[in-house]
Amino acid sequence: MASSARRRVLLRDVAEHASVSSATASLVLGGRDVRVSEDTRQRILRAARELDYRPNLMARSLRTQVSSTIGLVADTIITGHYGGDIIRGALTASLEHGHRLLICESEGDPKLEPVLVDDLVARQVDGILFTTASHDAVELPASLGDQRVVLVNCESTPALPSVVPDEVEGGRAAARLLTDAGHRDGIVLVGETLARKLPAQRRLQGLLDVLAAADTDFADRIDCPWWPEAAFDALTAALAAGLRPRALVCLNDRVALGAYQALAAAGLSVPGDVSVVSFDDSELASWLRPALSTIGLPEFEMGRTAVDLLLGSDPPSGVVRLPMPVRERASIAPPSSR
Amino acid sequence: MASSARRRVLLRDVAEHASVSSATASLVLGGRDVRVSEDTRQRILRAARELDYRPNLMARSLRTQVSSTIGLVADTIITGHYGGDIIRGALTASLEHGHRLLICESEGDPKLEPVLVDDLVARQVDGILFTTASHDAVELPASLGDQRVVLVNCESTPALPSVVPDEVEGGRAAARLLTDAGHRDGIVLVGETLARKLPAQRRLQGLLDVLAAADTDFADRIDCPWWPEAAFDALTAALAAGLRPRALVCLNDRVALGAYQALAAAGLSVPGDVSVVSFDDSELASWLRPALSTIGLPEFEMGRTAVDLLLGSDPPSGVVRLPMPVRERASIAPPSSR
DNA sequence: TTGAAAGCGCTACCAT
DNA sequence: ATGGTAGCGCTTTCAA
Repeated sequence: MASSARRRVLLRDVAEHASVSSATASLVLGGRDVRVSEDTRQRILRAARELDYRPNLMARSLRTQVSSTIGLVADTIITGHYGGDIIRGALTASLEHGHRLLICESEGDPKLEPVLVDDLVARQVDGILFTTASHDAVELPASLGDQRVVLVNCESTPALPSVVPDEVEGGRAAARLLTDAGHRDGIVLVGETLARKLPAQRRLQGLLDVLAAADTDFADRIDCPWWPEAAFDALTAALAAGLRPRALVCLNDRVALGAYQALAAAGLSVPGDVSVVSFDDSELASWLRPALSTIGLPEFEMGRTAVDLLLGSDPPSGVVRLPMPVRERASIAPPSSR
Repeated sequence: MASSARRRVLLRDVAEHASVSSATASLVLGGRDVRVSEDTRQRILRAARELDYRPNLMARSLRTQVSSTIGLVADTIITGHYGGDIIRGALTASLEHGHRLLICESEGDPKLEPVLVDDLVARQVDGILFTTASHDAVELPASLGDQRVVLVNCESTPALPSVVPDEVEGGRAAARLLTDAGHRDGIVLVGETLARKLPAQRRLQGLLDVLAAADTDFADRIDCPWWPEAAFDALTAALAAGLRPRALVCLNDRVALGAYQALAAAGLSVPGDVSVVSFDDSELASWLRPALSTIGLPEFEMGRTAVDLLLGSDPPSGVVRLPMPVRERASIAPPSSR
């Protein structure tokens, strides 16, 4: 409606149009409309509507010292499926809080991190979310200073508030899926468990917990990077060397994909000959045949929770461990009676 | 170093510390340091460093009417792998331009779109990127008004500046992969080609171009949604009905996954019995065995190009079609001499 | 119940 | 070469 050449309409214009001061106009348009007569209130509202007034949020922020913006710095989380749902969760929660997300990627460049953080601070964000694609321990840029910050999918020492998956309990759940189906023998772990990899260590701990409680243990462990090809190669070699697993615990879905391929190549069926359980619940898990039973990453909830914490009234603290959802599908069966 | 309880240091403080006016301080700290003596310049720089001065970008923006922020509204692009690289491309380019990205997701809710756009405008973004997960024609919220905007992976009428994949040429490339390998007979298309789906129509057009030029055509077309399970079911049924394809053109990688599974179930090998070519170049493509030859989506470049256009000196116009990269892997072989 | 005026922290104009 | 000062568009005392 409004001619596009016209200059932006200001609060002052609305006030003038309604024959009030801009102070009063600000009051009612800001929703803090105590102490103003119903009549003037309506006049102002109507004027704003007629002129199609849009407040300049920068000006407001400068005055109020609140930007209703939160900064999110990720290492490389938006790539390759991982982490995308963290952002969606954060986006959803931000929207509910009336905030917007300023997103940066450091591309894993440690030089870039403080630069990005500085810039966000300069832009007056109300808080910062710091997140990584894979659950990890991180060094934080000193420039984070006394900003309000919560870590997502990573942890730091000294401990800053953070939200991560409850990997230990996830590990337990995975093992339970197998033991509940009756598995005790020939359970083999696929995927390396490096000491510095938090998810590996914790999933393993949970797995061993439950296995031990069922009076058993892994029959074998196959060490390989968490990728399909590496898992295929390693498992194929192990199979060729005579390994005859009854159940596989894959440390993520990519590994499970490689395992499926190796099993198929060796003429072994899932779950008839070998049961498979995994972690992550990526899209892949539901696409595989048979569909993969897997312990999911609560990414969406992590993003959402982090924002709630960041924007909550009491300053966040401690590490919040979110439950990993159990997705039972078709890759687990009782051990065959061979 | 600085005590965290101290109030933020202002330009005024730096100026005072260096015994100059804030006008002069602004000049040198803003990098527009003509007309100022080297001596004072150094004094100001040192003062800023000592006090750890960080300019308040909101204040600057309010004054200069430039926020160095660009808004990106997506439907649901950050989910499920698709579209993530568009954002990474946009992020990278924004960084180079000294801009930051304000990201929103409308979750496909048409009610939300104008709200988000309005909010971005209110936040004084320098421009808006409008993008969708799947290449499509879109209605734009009227509130986009006279904002500077470029569409990514979608198109509108009347045509706004937009950047999309060159699907027709991509279709040609896919067909060429097959004809170059010697295929003429038993080429079948897998995946539905709805009239309103831009990528389907255009890929098909390119495919038919090249096939016709090679004096052939699809031997059959299998209509199914672009998902693994649907493709598996449809192809399995076709195979059971006696179809004996020599080559498959799958309209995306998910369909190709379903096709691989159906082929394997029917005892057919790739590429020995059947060659397969696909579109998208998702991670999946390189994980499949044999690795899938596929025509990639230039997502990263789309994001990057869109930002360059948006921030370029001359106002963007027209639709830019970016080449789809050809990823030759191991799923295509000459037709077997059966 | 309302309005005048003083800022938020910065940049840009016009003096000197 | 430098400084005083007037805004950017809003909110928030404080006085009327």
